[in-house]
Amino acid sequence: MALTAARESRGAEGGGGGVELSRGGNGGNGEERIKREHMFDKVVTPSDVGKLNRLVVPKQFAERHILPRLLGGAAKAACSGAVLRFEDGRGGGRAWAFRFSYWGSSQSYVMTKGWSAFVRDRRLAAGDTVSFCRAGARLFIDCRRRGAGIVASAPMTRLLVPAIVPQVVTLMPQQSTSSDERAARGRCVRLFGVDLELAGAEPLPLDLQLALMRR
Amino acid sequence: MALTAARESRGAEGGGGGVELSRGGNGGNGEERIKREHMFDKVVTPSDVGKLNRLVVPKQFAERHILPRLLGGAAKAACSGAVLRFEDGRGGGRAWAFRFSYWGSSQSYVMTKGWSAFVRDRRLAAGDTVSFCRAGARLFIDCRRRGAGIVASAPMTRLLVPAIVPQVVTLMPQQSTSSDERAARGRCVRLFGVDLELAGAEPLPLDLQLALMRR
DNA sequence: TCATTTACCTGATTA
DNA sequence: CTAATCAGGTAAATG
Repeated sequence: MALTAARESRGAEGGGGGVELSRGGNGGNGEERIKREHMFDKVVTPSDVGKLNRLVVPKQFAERHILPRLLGGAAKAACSGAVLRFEDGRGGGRAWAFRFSYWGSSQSYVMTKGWSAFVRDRRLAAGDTVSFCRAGARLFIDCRRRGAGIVASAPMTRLLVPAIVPQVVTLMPQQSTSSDERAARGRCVRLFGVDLELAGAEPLPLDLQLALMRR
Repeated sequence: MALTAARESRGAEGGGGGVELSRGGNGGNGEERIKREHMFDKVVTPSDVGKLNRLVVPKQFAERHILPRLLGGAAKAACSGAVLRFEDGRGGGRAWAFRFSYWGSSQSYVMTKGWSAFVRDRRLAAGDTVSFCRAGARLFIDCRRRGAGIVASAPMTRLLVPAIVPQVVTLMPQQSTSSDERAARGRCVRLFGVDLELAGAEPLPLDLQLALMRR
């Protein structure tokens, strides 16, 4: 429980639709509370977290949630080069700025500059989900690990220790967690950003481990 | 002497600080003599001679030698787009125009438009040195093949001593050949702007050559 | 359409 | 360690 409480500031991770801000102690008036509305999620691809330094934003999401916020819904061209600022959904005051562009050659919307910093900082891996939401004029970004998993004899040279705990903590009973939650959770550990079930536990084949490790 | 005279037009190549133009026989009046001052050299990288069609001008060189000539040393931004005209250092009246720009995103100065023509014409290859000098208001460009060798343990990857030797080359016997191929000529080679006497002249070991080539 | 030019961006390396 | 630099890229604009 203590743990759960301590994790609260991250509680909004994965931002479900409508988590309230300022979820401090005061259950008081709802007036100055601003709802954090979910905009969209994307399960990131290997390219999204690879060396291309860009996140392809599904067109539907971009046109529905981002374009309207830019220049009053101006043309695609006008939106190229916009810089969007997203606060870290875990709180803490950190924020991320991403350049949002439209690549005409591929008719796709992308987050470019700034994206790779987020990927690194959050240890985002293919299969994880990145989640965007909004509270009034403020934008938020968060991510959650892909739930899945297998085992791990964890020979991880690059073990990203911090990543492990949050997930385990997530398994803790907690209130108000977002609904779009991760898959089955049971005993699991995380390896390279991938959650692994420990159930019947067989060692992960080395080649798979390596494949998972490659950024 | 005739040879020396023949070299005159190129004599200033690599321009030491203050090689005189029109250094005929007359020790006469120094009035119309204009010194050709060396500005800077750069050992070109594969990118500089590749398909990127641009020469990255080391910031130090740009700010010291080029910016002051533009707009009275105006701001970086103001210098973007300037076109600089460089006469061919070998003489012959040919000249090259390069667009000189500042790329704010990478904080680097570049020669763009016109540069690739020079690369092609002079068959510039990675490891060669391009040399810029000036005589009054006139700018000159020249290049020299990546030379082979040294004996010295040359720890100085950034040694800029063009002032020393250019004269040496000037002294070398040669007819007015097209010149740019004077790799090791006589017992003197030039390495990165520094001419080195090759007394017992042996080829530089390849690994040392490579090590030296890396900027 | 395709080749060239411009203007971006970033990671590795260095000071 | 941090910050600056620049070699090597990319996408977009241009013609």
